[in-house]
Amino acid sequence: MDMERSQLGGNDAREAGKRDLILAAAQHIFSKKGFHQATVEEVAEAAGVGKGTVYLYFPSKKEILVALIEERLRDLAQALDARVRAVGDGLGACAERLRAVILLQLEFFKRSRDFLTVMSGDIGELGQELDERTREARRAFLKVVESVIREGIRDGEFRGTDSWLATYAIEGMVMGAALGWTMREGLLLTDEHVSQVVDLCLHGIAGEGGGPHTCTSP
Amino acid sequence: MDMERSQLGGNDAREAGKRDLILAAAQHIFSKKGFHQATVEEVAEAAGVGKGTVYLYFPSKKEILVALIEERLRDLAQALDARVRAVGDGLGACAERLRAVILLQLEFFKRSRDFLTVMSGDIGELGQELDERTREARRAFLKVVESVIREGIRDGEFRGTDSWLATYAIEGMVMGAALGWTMREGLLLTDEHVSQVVDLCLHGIAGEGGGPHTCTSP
Amino acid sequence: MDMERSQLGGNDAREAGKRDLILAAAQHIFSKKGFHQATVEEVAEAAGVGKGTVYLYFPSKKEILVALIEERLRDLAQALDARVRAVGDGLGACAERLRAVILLQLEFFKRSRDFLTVMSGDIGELGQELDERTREARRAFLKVVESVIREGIRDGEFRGTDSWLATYAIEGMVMGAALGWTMREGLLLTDEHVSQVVDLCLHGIAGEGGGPHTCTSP
Amino acid sequence: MDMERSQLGGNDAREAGKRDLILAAAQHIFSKKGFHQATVEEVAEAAGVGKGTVYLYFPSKKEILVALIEERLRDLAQALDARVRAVGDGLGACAERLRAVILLQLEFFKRSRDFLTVMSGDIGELGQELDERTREARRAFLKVVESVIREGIRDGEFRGTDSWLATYAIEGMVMGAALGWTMREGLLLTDEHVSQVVDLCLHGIAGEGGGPHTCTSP
DNA sequence: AATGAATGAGTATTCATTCAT
DNA sequence: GATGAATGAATACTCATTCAT
Repeated sequence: MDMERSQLGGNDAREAGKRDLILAAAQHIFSKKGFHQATVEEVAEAAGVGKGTVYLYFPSKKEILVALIEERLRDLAQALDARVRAVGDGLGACAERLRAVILLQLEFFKRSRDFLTVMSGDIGELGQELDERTREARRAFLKVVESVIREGIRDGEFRGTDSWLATYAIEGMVMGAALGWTMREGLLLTDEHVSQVVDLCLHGIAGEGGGPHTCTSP
Repeated sequence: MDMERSQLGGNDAREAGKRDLILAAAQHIFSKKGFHQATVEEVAEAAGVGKGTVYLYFPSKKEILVALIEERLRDLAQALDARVRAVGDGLGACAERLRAVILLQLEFFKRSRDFLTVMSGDIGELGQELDERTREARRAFLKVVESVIREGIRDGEFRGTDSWLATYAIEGMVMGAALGWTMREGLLLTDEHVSQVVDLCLHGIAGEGGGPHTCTSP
Repeated sequence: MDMERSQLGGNDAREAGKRDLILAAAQHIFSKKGFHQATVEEVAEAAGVGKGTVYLYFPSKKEILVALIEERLRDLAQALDARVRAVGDGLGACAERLRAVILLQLEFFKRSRDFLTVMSGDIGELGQELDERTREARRAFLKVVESVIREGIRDGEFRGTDSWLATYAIEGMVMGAALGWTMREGLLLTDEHVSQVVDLCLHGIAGEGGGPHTCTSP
Repeated sequence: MDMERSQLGGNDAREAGKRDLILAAAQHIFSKKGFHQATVEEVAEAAGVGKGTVYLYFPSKKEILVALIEERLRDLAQALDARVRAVGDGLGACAERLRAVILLQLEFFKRSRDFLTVMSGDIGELGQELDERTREARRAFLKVVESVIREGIRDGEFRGTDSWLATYAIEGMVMGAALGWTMREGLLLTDEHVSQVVDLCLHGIAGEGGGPHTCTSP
């Protein structure tokens, strides 16, 4: 028993990140069938491990989802943070940073459509307590975006809105665009579409001089 | 609203729309505990009816959710459509219509925060086929928004983007703002916040003369 | 309400034996779907009455089955008894009586295949107490057959076996032939087959002079 | 029989045929309470396993019954076939074979009264499709009996009747005798009774020279 | 009497979790 | 560590029965 795998040699996918294998499998399965429809056995099978092994790495099915969200969002937040810091401090830096934030997210969701699906669909199914933990993870992630916006407002580059409200709105826009487009086209946005989202975010839908309320300068 | 039945003046909740009672109860329970955590018995109890009665009106638990989403979205779409049509055809009509669309939705979600929660959380838990039906309902709803945007683009009032992409983005923005704010503050947006969302939508986050790409007029 | 029926005039199927209508409907439905698969509502519908009406005539679903079996078997026993008595007392009278018993039963089951099915399939599904009552009905019915056999033995016409054992065996033979043939052919026995069953019953399968134990008379 | 597992000498009931344990428990419970009154939990408890374990071996409660009938009838048919083949080919061989068939069946039902009860009562409660599968099993079983009768007819040992009709009749007689006697006495037939059934089957109820239609030889 | 809307007891089935190997 | 056979808690759904009309 255990022949099939051990013949592959020692340090294959076994020691090196069985936990990650399980997370990746869970992300895939959860996105396809939804958290509750997915069974631990399916996840285990997709990860190439036994059902019991899952419980060596995660105390419960819910914790798989929580860990999945926490880790992915943490990674994304770090990547975002790094990208934001890479932008200089000159004129228009804030817009540039926001552009980077949007771009990176769309790229991330493009690569990881499954995670987008999990995020948008399965969080609500966690109980109150566990949801609290993902909420915290999401808050940490949003903090990166919010700080970009807050600084933009402070520097006068961005409109003087409530920074958290703007953060929610912009994040919603990004997720909505990614999700809607995914649902519709089956594949994620092209560069052209990414640019349009960035533009929408920065300048709104109203044409440059068009809207009755915009740029009514002499 | 609720004309058909309430005019009967039924002695209690019996004659007057048991089906609606169940839907309302389901909306509440689903939003509190999530679709899967909620039991049919809880829903029945919250509706003040017996468990079996639920099955007189809905063939399955899933169908309650589907009906809930379909009906609420249909109502919202109709209200949106009416409001949009109420706006005249003059200059800036499209922006005005979009403003109405956003405003009405935020008001709707303000009144019906539970439905917002259900929408954002539970849909993913439906199986493929049933999800298809809510997808159709959502598409029908989005069509109203999209037509406003498409006409705005045609009339030159709105930027020449992909109208569906813009629709997804703007809807995401509205939902994101409503959801984020709800999560954060426990209560929905003030009029001031609503205005900010409308502005964000129409003109973006970049300040009027601020962004490097905006209003570079003399 | 109640228009559809009352327009037919007063003494249609309503007063005259709604109870019998229900029994007949139950017999049909029970035979098609089995006692447990059949719902009271189906029976009511097939009887052309409301569900509640069934409970005006029978205290429970089980009692419908019990009544069905009791009444049908009582009728059959009476018919059997009458036919048996109609046979004279001369030589071979007992064989003649047995022939009549078998013949009548096969004719009865031919007319009422549904009842045969109910008898053979649904009795086992009654609980202990109710089954007791049908057992009594069946015993009363078998008593008629047994008395024919007992008298035949007493008169020397029949072999000196245990009369009840013979009764069970012969009844089993009759039911087996009827049931087997029904299952196989979809229709009940022809006159030729009836004769064969009677012969089998009276003289066995062994040929007249054939079997090693039979008619070894000089 | 039962070689595959019993050679393992498992410490307890675990290794050695949990599936068989469940089948045996089901046979007992089904016969006592009827298929529908019996709960899966009762069966599991009687088998000494957990409720979920039952579903590791059978996909549904109905399949337990189907498997039970199929396997028992298959075993019985095989035993019958072996016994029949053990009879030589001389004069009266067919009668001898039929005697063996009847004898073996009565012995089988004597040992396994529960199965007799299940057979006679619960089959009708299966739905159409599943019943079809037991019907096939029963047909296979009856085929053994029918071939004995058909050969007897061909060899002139048996009366020239329809062989299937005779099969149904004789099987009905055997089952009727077994069932009737069981119901009445609580225990199955004595050797004396078995002989009587065999005689009844071979030579009928009419006395050797007695019946008006029999052996009217000079 | 006749009805059928309302009810809730009863159960087959699933699946997260455990633990002996 | 790794496994998967065994488990039983949890629940959607059915349907016999009741009762207000």
